[in-house]
Amino acid sequence: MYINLDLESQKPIYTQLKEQIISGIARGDIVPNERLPSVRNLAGDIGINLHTVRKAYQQLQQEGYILIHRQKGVVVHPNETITANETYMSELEATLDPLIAAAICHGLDEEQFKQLCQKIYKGYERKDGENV
Amino acid sequence: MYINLDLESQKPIYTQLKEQIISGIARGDIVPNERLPSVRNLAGDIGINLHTVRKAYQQLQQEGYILIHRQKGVVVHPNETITANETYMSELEATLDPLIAAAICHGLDEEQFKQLCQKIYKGYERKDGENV
Amino acid sequence: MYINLDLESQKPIYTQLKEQIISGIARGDIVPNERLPSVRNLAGDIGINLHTVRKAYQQLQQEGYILIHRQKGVVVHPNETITANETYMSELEATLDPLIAAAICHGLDEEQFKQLCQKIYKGYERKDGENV
Amino acid sequence: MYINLDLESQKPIYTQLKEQIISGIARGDIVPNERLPSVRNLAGDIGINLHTVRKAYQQLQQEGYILIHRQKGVVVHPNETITANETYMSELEATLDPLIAAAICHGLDEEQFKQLCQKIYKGYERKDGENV
DNA sequence: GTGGTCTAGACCACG
DNA sequence: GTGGTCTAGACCACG
Repeated sequence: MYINLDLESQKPIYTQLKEQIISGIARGDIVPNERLPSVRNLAGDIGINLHTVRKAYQQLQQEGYILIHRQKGVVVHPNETITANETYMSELEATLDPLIAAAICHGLDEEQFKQLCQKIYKGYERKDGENV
Repeated sequence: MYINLDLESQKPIYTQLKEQIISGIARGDIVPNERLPSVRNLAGDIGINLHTVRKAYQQLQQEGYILIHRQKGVVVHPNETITANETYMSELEATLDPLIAAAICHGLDEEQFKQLCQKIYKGYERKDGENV
Repeated sequence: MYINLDLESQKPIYTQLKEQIISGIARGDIVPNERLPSVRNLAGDIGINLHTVRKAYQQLQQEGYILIHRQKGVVVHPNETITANETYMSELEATLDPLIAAAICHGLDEEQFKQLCQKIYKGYERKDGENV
Repeated sequence: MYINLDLESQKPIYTQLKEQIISGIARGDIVPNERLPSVRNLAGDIGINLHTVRKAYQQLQQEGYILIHRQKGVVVHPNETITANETYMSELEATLDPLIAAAICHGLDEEQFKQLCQKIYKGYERKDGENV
């Protein structure tokens, strides 16, 4: 699991960090109950501020991706998947909507958009033969 | 064309404004060459500062959605669609990728995700029978 | 002599108009003592405001390109060339300087820059065999 | 690196600021990865509003001269030169064209114009013996 | 401390 | 009237 940050991106570092951890989970690179480095270690390894890592971890916990134990440290949530409740679904829809509006203005029809989604899903197929 | 802003959202106002105008174009509510209200009028109507409107307009112009005509004022770009060049496509992919990673962690498979896209695309179908 | 305006350009219309007339003179399309259309006619022909044409003409006169007679109307200045006095030369240098600084930052060396100048000069060669 | 603004010029302050920073980069006074002052500091030092500095910085960023690093702040772009793509070249040509047309009307031939360019290029030669 | 967003209000160039 | 520039000052997110 390599973390790759763009310190010149508009996207905040803690967001990049969150996204890469979520990617790692989606891809199966890191699995339920697997331990993640401590805030201090991760910050040291990738050369960023403690606050930044802490913020990423806290949000990941709130969103159900990880657990933070006082003793066991930081681990990937034991559940295979997070429940996609209504809140999540409507947030996803609200995020996707403006993307699709822009895509339409760029002449992308539904099929083309779905093909792009398919391409991205393919990139997340489990290499370890493990299916969700 | 109604503009609906959430002043308490962490999403910047100018971004919300941009997204709603792009939605309007995608939906066909506002059409190529149609004139948009002046910065002052729009700012007055929706009760925000004119500089916020200016920022939205300027970014829309840079991204090719509108143009500022010396005689007609602010108008929707005359081209039916903006060319989806490589830059746009890779940006879209980069934006979609973390959304899909999160969706996978929430147990949404490719079909379910595509259905959501389909639903959103449906919402953008032209009511006026005009096809792109 | 065709006037070609871009009403969506950032460049003011009167500036575009001035530049095209100067181009016409440089290229020999319009010659010393030749009459130009009246403010009213030109504005009508190209569909722009009277003020705009008037401003362009007035500046062209101040800079020595044309003469505006009450009776004879607007004519290209009878002198074959305008004297390149020190004021003009230092203004030209001041205009060229930031262009060259940017060119250097883009990796264009002196030779490449001069070649571009040469290309543009070629475009202004007199087709009528008339040399200055 | 001294900034020298003419507050009475019709050239916008942010443009003057941009040009002087680009000059500084071209001349080698400020080098790749070097840090520029923060918007607040620079605004304070040269006695203008911080928003004016921000505008200059933002445009410099969009044009590839600088980048805004989340840890280091505002820095000169690490690449020695910006790629001179087709867009840049045709913009440069479009800017140079009317200058050359006017020069022709002032009796400046190609050689004289090139000599002026040469003089300006000489002014940008690296004093530090560093070659690009 | 740093840049980003937003407001408020002035003045100017353009058409 | 329209957009563009500039100032002034507040507040916030990020690190």
